[in-house]
Amino acid sequence: MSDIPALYLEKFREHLQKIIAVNEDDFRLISPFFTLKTLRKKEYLLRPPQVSGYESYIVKGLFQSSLIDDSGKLHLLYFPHEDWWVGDFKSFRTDQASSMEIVALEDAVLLQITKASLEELYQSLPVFERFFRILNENSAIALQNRLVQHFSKDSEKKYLDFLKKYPTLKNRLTNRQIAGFLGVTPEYFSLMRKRILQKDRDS
Amino acid sequence: MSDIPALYLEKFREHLQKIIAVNEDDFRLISPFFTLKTLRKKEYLLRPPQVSGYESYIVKGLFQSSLIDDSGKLHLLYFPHEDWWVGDFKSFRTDQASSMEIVALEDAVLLQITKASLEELYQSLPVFERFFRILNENSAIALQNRLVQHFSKDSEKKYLDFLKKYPTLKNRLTNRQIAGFLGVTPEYFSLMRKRILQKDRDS
DNA sequence: TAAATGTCTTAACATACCTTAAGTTTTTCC
DNA sequence: GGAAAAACTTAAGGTATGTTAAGACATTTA
Repeated sequence: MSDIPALYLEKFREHLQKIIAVNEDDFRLISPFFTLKTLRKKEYLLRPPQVSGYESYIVKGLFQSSLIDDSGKLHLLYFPHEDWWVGDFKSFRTDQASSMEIVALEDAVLLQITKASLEELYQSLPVFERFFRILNENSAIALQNRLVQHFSKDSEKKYLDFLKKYPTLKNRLTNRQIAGFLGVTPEYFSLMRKRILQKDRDS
Repeated sequence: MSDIPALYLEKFREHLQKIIAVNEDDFRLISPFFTLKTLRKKEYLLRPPQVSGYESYIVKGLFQSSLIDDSGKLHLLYFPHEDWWVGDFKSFRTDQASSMEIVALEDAVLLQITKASLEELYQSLPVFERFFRILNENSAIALQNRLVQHFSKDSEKKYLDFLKKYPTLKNRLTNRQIAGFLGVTPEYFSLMRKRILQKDRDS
């Protein structure tokens, strides 16, 4: 009954199997809970003060997730892309207005599940609790690392780390976006890159 | 068979029940998986490069968790205390050397579970997966908030937020420790507090 | 209770990063 | 293909925070 292309389903299944055991019967049970969603570049997946109604697995595409602080300023958190999940887990869980803005930087394809469906899925397949337990654990670990990296403040080093960690992302993003991720202004980022080039030439 | 005082168990049960439904039979099954641990002020619960063998529920006490970055510098992440869990989930899950240092700032009482016991508990009581899924979700949300707070940089505001969020903690910590949490030097923190006092006097 | 150790304050100077603004280049879109 | 919009660069001046150092105060330990 699902209108999701087989290729996408296959990819999704492989993703699940990296974390939990899913046999064919299980998967036939799982897949109808998900729906296909496509987004064009520059379209918003979520925008305050919407409530995040879905958790979304990214089949294809690149996003930018930013949180808005009390004074209305946007802070770029990450660039979710292929084989990640994207969403605002806080808003999703509490049904409260999100303060997260998620925008597609490239045309994208998602597999989405609603809260009601997810609760139903937890009932029929408890191993899914395990799946999201582990996923959340990974999120927390990643956030912890990001926090520490941000504490050890030396933007130049942070940039080099970024290049090492996401080598392919560099070509999919503008300098302005990378600056936002690092937490510096585009102007300062430009200066920094110049400095790095200079150093490279000297050595 | 458990040597854990009834009062502690009762507290733990209330904690669990805030998140999942646990009846008396369930709880009788759960409690033998946990062991009691006491620590004196200044003792270490975890110290690199140990592997974190336990997840620990804090019945009583106050800790300081810091992560060590690549260059060996310590960054203060949080002050786990009563009714929180403390540990290094990364090391606990991967069995790898921890880069987290957890020290008791006050005499403490913990209920601990090993990885093997926790896996066993997941088998016999799947709702425990749910419990830790939600716990991890909370961690991720808290870390995300902390990250944004750290981005919106204005240490003075961060300090006022800290006081509002953890009003009781102020008296249990030294200024040096609070400075570490905010990510500023003790010297600058001192200056900042002077400035705040001045402002209060003016208004 | 004294000595030792750690914490807090103050101040002078250093630095990483921001702000604004203007000019140039690149990308988007009709 | 050309106009409009967005991104990038450079530079001058400003601010938040770090560093070092020294003295006062507080807490722990012998």
